[in-house]
Amino acid sequence: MQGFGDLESVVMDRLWSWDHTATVRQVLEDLTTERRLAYTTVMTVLDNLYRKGWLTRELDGKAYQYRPASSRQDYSAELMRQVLAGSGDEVATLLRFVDHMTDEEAAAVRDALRGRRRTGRPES
Amino acid sequence: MQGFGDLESVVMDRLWSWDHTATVRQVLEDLTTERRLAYTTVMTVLDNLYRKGWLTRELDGKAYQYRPASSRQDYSAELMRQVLAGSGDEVATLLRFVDHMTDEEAAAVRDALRGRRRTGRPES
DNA sequence: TTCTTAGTACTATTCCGAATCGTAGGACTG
DNA sequence: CAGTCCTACGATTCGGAATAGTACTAAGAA
Repeated sequence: MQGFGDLESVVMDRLWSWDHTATVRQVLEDLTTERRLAYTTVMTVLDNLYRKGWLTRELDGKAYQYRPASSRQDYSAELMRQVLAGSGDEVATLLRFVDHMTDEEAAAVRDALRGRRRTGRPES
Repeated sequence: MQGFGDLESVVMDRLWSWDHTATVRQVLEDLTTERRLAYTTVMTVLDNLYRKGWLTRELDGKAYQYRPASSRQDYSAELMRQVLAGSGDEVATLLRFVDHMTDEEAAAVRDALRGRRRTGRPES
């Protein structure tokens, strides 16, 4: 998993910040306010992200409408899981993670744990 | 933060898995069992990691002794924090994160929360 | 003291993925 | 038909990592 390039990150940011799908041209227009880019550059990035599975798309008239395959929060949560899984010692890592949280975050986790349903997921 | 290269990851794995410092030669010797690498290749990688702050080193006789600047668990926890901070909505992300944990992980978090001291960290 | 050895510093090359964009071609519109 | 807007495909550039060679230094052996 993980690891967008620089432009890829910017593009994903835009798409995540919108709650609607977007065409190459729309993304281009939005980015153009800050940097000058060719239409085909944006198209290539979108296509790369699509082929890597980060975006879905559907033909709408002549142009594709792109949308993130998952929400930014789902993506982040999954990425956190991957990091945790690769940490060598999940319990120790969680301990440190929790210990450095803000009080607000700790409260959110408490709530989430309360609302969590028994999943029957394996014990490790 | 984030983002080791392939060889860099392998090297960090080795160093983290040992509880002692290591010289270029020791790392090389260990890696040589799987792949053939030049001494200078390993040295360059270690030096890069050192200059990026992932390793510390101290001169011991003629050779440097390298050691990870932080434990793998600290590194992972910090990385998780970065991901969370960049998620756009920490509460929502934590919710999803917690909801996908194994029961064992959830228990670890509960324990960690119980042991957590009030920190007075900012509320966001 | 001179030679050898083990290590570092510096630098060059290769390689890969991302970034960038141009061109060709299809389809629709005035 | 000409112009416009899109996609598809491919070329080029660029940066970081991977790889490793060469030059230099210090220490110990002969």
